[in-house]
Amino acid sequence: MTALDIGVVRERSGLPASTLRYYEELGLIRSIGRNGLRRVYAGDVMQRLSFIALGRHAGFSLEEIGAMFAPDGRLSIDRDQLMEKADGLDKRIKQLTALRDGLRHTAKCSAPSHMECPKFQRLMRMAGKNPLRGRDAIV
Amino acid sequence: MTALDIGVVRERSGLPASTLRYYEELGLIRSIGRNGLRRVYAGDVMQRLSFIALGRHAGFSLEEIGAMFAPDGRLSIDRDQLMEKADGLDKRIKQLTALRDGLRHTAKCSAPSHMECPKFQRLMRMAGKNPLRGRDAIV
DNA sequence: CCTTGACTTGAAGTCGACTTGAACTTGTAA
DNA sequence: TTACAAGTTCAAGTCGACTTCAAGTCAAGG
Repeated sequence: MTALDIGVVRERSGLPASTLRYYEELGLIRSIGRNGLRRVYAGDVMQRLSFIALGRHAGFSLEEIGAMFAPDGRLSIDRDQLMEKADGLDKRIKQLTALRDGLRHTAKCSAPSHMECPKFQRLMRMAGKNPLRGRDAIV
Repeated sequence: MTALDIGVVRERSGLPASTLRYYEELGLIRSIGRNGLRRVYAGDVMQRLSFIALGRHAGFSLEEIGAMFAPDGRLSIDRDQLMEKADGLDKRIKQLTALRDGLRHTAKCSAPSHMECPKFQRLMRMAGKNPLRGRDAIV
């Protein structure tokens, strides 16, 4: 668990320094000192960044992710929260699967225009019933 | 295909008038006249709105969706584009499935802390390898 | 005839996750 | 020892999809 210069973290994680600073500002990672001006991060930073990436993939906001770290730096995710998220993903997976199959069908469908394909119409009707609002989580 | 007052469209679609005006401004729907001040939309507007909702669910931006309407108002989606999107969805579905299973396992896992669960670690490693950038399409 | 509520306009604001800009500092290589 | 790449700060900007605001208009009901 040796300390890591920000340059090293940038390189290993692929994230720009600006993002690392931003995450630090939000309290998602913490720097343990400086090397001259440069931030030096604690050795667990790579693990934390992976965790953040994972959280983002699962559809959590940075704020939510931040709340999963206990003050001592360990994880404190409640298992119910995970199950809830998993159930949410499950729903979304089903939606996406229907969508994927619908699109595939539509692409091959012999109807002269997509609008005339009954399956496509069904898809549209489904979508119309729950419009996505704003930048709404797509997951 | 009778004309529809914006109030009726708002009601049937569940979208606020502001959204309808916004969509019109972007050229996604067109009003065919006025009733006093009020916009009156062409009869196909509900279908168009459904299509827009479908496109959004599939992860297209409003701009991309706009490009799918030919100038005459008919759809002109190229079937390859649909297949491409379907393939994209497929990938995303696989990711989400792995994620869902991982979360479910983690929730039930007997490891004292999530970080100690090997499956969880594997998930993190996967996520770490392709961080989500910005407001990146989650789909 | 008058009120009212749902529309109208154009401009500005919001939200999340960053990025960019301007001005400055520093460890390291030449 | 001097140049330089890569950091630093703080404030402001960006992007997409809308929403909100202030001020005005109008069709329909009482």
